[in-house]
Amino acid sequence: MWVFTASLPPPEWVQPVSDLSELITDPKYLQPSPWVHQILKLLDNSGNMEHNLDVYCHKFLIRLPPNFVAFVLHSDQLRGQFDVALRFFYWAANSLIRSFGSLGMVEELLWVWRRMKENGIEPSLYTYNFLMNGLVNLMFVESAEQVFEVMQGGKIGPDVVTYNTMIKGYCKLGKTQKAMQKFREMEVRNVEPDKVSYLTLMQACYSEGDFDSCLSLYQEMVEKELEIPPHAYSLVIGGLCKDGKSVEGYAVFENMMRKSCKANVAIYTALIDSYAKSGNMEEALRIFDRMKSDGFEPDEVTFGVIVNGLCKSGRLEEAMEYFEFCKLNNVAINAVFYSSLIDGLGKAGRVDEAEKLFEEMVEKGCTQDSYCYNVLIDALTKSGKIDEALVLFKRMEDDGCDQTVYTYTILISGLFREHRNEEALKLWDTMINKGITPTAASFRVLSTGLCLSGKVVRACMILDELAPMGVIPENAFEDMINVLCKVGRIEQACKLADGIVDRGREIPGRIRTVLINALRKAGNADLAMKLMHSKIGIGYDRMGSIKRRVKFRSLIDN
DNA sequence: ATAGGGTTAG
Repeated sequence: MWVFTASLPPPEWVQPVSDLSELITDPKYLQPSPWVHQILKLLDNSGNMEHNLDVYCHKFLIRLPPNFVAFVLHSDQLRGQFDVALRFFYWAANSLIRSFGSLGMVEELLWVWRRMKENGIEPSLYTYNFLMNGLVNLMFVESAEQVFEVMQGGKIGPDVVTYNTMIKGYCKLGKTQKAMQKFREMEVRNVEPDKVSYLTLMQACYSEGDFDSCLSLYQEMVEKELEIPPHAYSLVIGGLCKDGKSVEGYAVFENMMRKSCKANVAIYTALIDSYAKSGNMEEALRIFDRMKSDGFEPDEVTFGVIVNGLCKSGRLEEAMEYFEFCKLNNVAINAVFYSSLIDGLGKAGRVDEAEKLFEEMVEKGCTQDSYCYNVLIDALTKSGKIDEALVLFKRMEDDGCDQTVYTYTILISGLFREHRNEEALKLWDTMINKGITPTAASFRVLSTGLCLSGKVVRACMILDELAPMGVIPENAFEDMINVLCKVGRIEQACKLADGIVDRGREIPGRIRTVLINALRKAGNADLAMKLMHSKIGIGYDRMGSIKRRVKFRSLIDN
């Protein structure tokens, strides 16, 4: 008797619930329902109380809110009946641990766990699993790992749910590799993975952009004839679509329909977008129609995809029509519509209209985000209005809109085009000083500008500064050699090639190939031929035994 | 138990 009195739940668990009817009608505790009465009734029926509670709760999928448990323990019905209260607490402990786990209330969770231990309540498989789930939800994955090990060493071994919870934990930490290991360990331990195991892993792979693994997990599910939940299809189709494999995505979609699995708006939208991006706008529109005839209502994302697709394929008038349709039909208009349309107009040279749309956003109370600024700035720089673009750049800052690496890239490119090289360089420095990480694209723009103004060395120096920042632009040298060859600065291209090889930055053979291809592409077939049939770049000079490569420079040394 | 679809630079 004293045991229970001593470990009564802390009073703060009991929110001011003055009478039972309030508890019953509180939406937090389900709809006004007979289950609370029923449970209280079961408490009187002390003979088979636990069993009856189990059956009742299981049958109606009832999860006891902690407040309710506390309430019952403090209730008049149990006053003086400590044995019943204690038995009820034993029985409810699992439920409590589960609730506190998913609510992220670690103190309370451990309180219950300790009371169980103190009172000699043996944890069941469910208790362990709920505890694991609580710990994982609270991101205490290492603690969950320890519980897992205790289980493996004890008489209650981990089951599918335990494994799934552990896998979920690793996935939450981004340790997909470890999650995969745990998953494979299941087979060894003769625990059959279920659809939750697969789905958890697929979700993690999808989020990492590893669509291939996502797909092979799906295929494994098919082979094992597991039931495939709709979300698995979403992930597989979404992944294929993002990979540009619209046809494959569509095939999986048809598979899904054949199995009469219910599709959803997101899947249709992903397919429409994928077809639009692969340049097949007609097919995209066909799926759009099919979606509607299948009884799905396109939303602002679907319309956004359609508008963007039409803009990208130069069908601006149709895009504007859809845009107007959305405005008239209460489809939420957002900045994505505007950025697509402004970009479309800008690329078509209709800058005035683009500017008008940009201003319209203010009227409509739509925030001008960095995408919208960027596309308009791009449109302005490309139509010779770089100073207007710079004004917008300033306005962005005043508006508190993030200037991104895209913004800088667009402007740097524009300034170089106008031969305002110093300003371009200054902008690059500003970007670095603001802590914005450059990308391969941004360096490409910078190095092209510098190479064309004869500052190849400067470009190489800046490239060297990028490595410590963890930025390694792909094909940086290749791009620069290409640019130089294209404008006929063969001598500088060769000097650059020698510099790269001398400093051991690249394998001589690769640079040789790059230079040959660059010369060919630039229409200088003769020099390309000459380089190909010589030992320049890889061979040794006429002294033979002296290990010195023949300089690329000698190519033009006639 | 939960998430899954769209916009910008070279």
